[in-house]
Amino acid sequence: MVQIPKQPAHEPSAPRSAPTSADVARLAGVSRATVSYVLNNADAVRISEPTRRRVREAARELGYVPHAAARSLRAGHSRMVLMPAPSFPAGPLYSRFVAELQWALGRLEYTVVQYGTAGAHGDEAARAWAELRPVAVLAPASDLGPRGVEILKRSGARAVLTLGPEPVDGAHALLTDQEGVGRGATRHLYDRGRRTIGVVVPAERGLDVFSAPRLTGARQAVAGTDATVTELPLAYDEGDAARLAARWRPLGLDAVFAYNDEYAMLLMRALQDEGLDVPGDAAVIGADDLMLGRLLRPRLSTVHLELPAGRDLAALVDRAVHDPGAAPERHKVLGATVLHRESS
Amino acid sequence: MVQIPKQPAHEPSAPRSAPTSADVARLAGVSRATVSYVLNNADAVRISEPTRRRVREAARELGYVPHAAARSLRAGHSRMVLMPAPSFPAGPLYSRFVAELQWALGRLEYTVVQYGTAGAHGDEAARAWAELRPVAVLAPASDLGPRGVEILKRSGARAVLTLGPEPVDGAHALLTDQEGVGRGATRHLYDRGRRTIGVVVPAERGLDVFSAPRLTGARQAVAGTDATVTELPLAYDEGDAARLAARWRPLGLDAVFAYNDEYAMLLMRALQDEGLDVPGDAAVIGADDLMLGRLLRPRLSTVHLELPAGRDLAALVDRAVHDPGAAPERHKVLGATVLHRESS
DNA sequence: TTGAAAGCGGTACCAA
DNA sequence: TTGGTACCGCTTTCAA
Repeated sequence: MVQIPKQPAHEPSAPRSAPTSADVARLAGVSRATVSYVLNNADAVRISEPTRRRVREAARELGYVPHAAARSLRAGHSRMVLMPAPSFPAGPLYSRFVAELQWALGRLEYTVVQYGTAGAHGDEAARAWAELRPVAVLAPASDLGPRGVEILKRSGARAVLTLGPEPVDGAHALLTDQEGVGRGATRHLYDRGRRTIGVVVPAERGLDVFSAPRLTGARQAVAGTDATVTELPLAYDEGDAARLAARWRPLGLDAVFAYNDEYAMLLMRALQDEGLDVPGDAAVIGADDLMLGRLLRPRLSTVHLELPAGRDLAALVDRAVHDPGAAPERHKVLGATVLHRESS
Repeated sequence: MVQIPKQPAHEPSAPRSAPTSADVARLAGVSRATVSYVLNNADAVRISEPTRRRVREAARELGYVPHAAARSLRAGHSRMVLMPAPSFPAGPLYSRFVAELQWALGRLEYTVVQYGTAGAHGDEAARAWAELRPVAVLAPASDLGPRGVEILKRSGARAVLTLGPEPVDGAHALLTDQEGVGRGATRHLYDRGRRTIGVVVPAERGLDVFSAPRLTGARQAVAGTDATVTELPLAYDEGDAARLAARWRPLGLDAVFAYNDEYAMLLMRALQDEGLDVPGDAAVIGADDLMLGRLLRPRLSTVHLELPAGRDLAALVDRAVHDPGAAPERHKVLGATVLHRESS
């Protein structure tokens, strides 16, 4: 047992600085090289069992933790997959998706890091991410232009994937067909005989990335028909919903695609409070298939969205990392299925 | 304009390796030191304007991005604040909290990183975090024991803060009084004349961190009275809710604190479908004050929760970082207010 | 079986 | 005003 100089009793936990592999080596009476071999279970070199024991013991004793930056600096690469942390309040769909992906990438020995990009935009954000030298980056297409992709690749990222409705030059694309969501919902309303269709567009910032293409999809669905689509801005609060409901009759609408289930619930309640019958006077459909929509009366029709399984996406990332030269792939990753319940 | 060797046309974006400050220096015809001075706007040294220009131009030309690991290795510290990424599907409350905190810490020049700890537990997780040498760590108290705190501090973390009902030795504590939530909700039911009170405990994994103390608080609220508290396991799906509702009369309960608003909505709907009157046959109260609870009929009573403002918490982190020796502070950070609406 | 030493990319001190 | 250089912590040949 080696003697460790005791810290003063009143300050047990503020050592001058973190122990390094040199400290471990000193304490174990070996060289830093040996320490590295032992702690990394290097199989290229044979280290005697007693030595291994001494090294491990010393490391434990000192509370040694390797320095990731030093390691990856030396290695020339890391296993870090970087994603920007969402700037919008993430729904259950997205947070489940991220959690699953994290787990799956973890199984592949990657470390997922969600980077809190406080407002940095465009190439500036890409540069900030690139400073960490991640081996892969998965970001919303809206946060990353072709130049951003180039910056990341130049600084060593072996795979860049974007998530969004449009592909970005140079990056693998996970295509979330938001237009398809709007199209599906609106076609459903049309098929059920509705002809004057409102489309809710949230007033909240940050949601336009999703709401704009959904509106576009709605327009596509009625193009060339006798039906019309009317854009309905709506803030996520009861007052605004009530105001919109009060305007319902003058607007002359007979149906609404409410962006998602939350806005749909908000609006449906306001319409009902206004004395309107759902779906008689107004058919309502949301999106996201939240559990809560099933609990309303009438039950809320919705568009069920399916994000890819974490395992599959993790495998895709892994392949992309192993073959950085490959041509960018495009994958549709947003399965959209209309669920007709009672509100439409 | 300097000539750059062209990449082969079919491989435009896979340079052998990332440009370093040495590359920039070479291209600009200066030393690495000068590059560093210029790009960091070092005010201790005067660099001529033409030189600055040449350096900047070269950096732009090469798409140079500094290497964060190398920098922080040399500096001996980073500005990284690490938080574990939530393993449970985060609610709007928590994701708003994180987003706000990220923004506020960003203003203070910190970089927030959510680390995807795939399943690693206890000290193992702490060690993984410590490898990144974050300057501060903010983690759920449930993920971090006293030994974990010690590991982090030993490896250079200047501030460790935990979020949870109980403080952890050596770390600053942000005390989320979940017991108070259960106590408040249950006392409210008691005050409204209810005596046989059910408390929903989600069957889902990962939620017990919150649900256990809420149940405890409920028990505290009725201790020494003639009222009883009954634990009601409930999975988040309609079938299980229906089964529970069917057992309602035999259970002989007259009220329920349903863990949170989502479980409350689920259960309330099931109770109503069972022909029970809310609040007549069963008073229901949730927690979290989701917008959607206000839309139900009857309107859902709830416990409004208030997390601290991101700015305040960021300031606390900053203070803790600047004074690592200070005694651990304890702050109550979960304001809980009962909102009586119509369901109770 | 182990150790000495080079070097990853940047920074900052000291000279020139 | 600029350049040379030591060094941060770790890995990995190459020698011993």
